[in-house]
Amino acid sequence: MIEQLRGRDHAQAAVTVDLLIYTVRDDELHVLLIERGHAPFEGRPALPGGYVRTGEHLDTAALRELQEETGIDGSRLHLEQLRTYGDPDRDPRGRVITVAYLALGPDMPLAEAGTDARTAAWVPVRKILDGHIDLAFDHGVILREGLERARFQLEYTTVAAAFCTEPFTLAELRRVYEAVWGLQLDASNFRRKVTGAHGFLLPTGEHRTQEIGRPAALYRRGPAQLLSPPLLRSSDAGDPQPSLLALH
Amino acid sequence: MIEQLRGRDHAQAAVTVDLLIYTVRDDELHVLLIERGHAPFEGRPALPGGYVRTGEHLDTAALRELQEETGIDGSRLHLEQLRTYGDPDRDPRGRVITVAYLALGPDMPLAEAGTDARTAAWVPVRKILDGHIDLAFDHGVILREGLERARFQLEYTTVAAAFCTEPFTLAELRRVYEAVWGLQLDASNFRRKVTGAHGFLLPTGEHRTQEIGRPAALYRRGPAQLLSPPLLRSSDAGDPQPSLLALH
DNA sequence: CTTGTAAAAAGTCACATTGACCTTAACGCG
DNA sequence: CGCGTTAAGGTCAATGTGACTTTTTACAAG
Repeated sequence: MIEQLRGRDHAQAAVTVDLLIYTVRDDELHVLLIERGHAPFEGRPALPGGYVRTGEHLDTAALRELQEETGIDGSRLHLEQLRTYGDPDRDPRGRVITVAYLALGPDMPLAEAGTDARTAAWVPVRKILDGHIDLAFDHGVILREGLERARFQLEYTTVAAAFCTEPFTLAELRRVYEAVWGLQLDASNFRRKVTGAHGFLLPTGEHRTQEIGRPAALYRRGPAQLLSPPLLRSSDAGDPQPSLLALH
Repeated sequence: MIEQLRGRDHAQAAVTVDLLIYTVRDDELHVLLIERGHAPFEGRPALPGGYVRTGEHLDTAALRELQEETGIDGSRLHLEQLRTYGDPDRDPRGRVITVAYLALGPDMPLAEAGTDARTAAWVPVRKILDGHIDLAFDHGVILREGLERARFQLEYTTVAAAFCTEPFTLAELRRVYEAVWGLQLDASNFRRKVTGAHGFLLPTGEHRTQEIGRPAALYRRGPAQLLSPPLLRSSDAGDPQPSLLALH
């Protein structure tokens, strides 16, 4: 069988999955990074990930690595395939093709050091974009492309709610948009749009009282996956012409 | 090196690229299919594609297979990665991971039978969706997911112009939208939107006279890749809630 | 009990965009 | 020239949007 496959000049490659896990902490977008325990790039920060096993589905491998490397239960996350990176020189050990996954989830505590999980930590995305942190392999590229994707998804889909722990308030949801897009939104107009989008939010009828101020109504995720009408960033601040990779 | 990679239970997989090539012919969306020349699925229609070579970039492999299997020069096409399919059972020969590419291009004649190209033919997408044609492997799934993607892209990006041969008229561009979306558009409102979208179209100043009627102005593709504002399908006819895979 | 403060929620309004429809323009043809 | 045909431009009511203001509802201090 293998003989049949490698008759010509067919690349046999190791296949890995890498996980780009975004969350919002303290009103700022964070990404989960691990510190590599061995060569290549030993000691360098990197995205969690690992080899796909024989007979294992790609999605299954992503969920398994998520559990093994970070201790996070993937069932609470929004998980989707981002893109596959196959540059023949991307891994010094040989031909390694990686399928990158984008995961969006609420802020969650990480397993303490000393457990099975390696040293995993939430890192502000801004620090990486500023160039203060240099990721292993081509993970910096993956991070940027995933960020573009996430920003687009917030406009046209309901994934923003995946960043929130249910039940959540409109203010919490709005802070997700503000953190991912990196801009301020008008609370009143935001409310009008998201509550008007069919199937986005389900009111629970309950309220949550904070320290001060009027109690906020609580919501759960609705059945819709696409936002209609979309919640467009006004006049697309930031990059005037973001990369197409985000939409694909 | 290889030893290092397969120390544990690491899948070593063959890597292929598959090409989903869409075009608009006679106001109808078509896809390019080949007939498989050997097992498995011998004689069955399939997407063109083939093995990635040692040391070859994925994108390069896609362009090479395009040339080898269909005789088409990829420089005229819009080419982007769609998704990677890695079900361990998707190929009876063993573990084969395929990176699917979505290509959009103008209608072009195919190389005649007898040349290097295998029997490649444009097939109306409708025939496949209706179940009259059954594709090899999981290519039917790839085709559907790519169609969803293309439909979305037309709303938010300028790729529709990739279906047209420059220079083109607004009527030609509108028929692209109508063919891909499968609905009729108001010519007047369509004109207002696409000509108003910044950087979408560049007027050449020239006109083309058809058999009858007023001559139509000719355009070329503008520099923009994203449509702002987007050209939304009104009330999203068809699927009330299309798959998220299209956007990713 | 009243008042202040903070946040949520609701309202206002000028303006832009949209969909549906109508009118005018520019050809070739008989 | 008038007609058929297609392109291009215009009209208008309805809807959506951004910027802004006002009202509601909690807690706490006096």
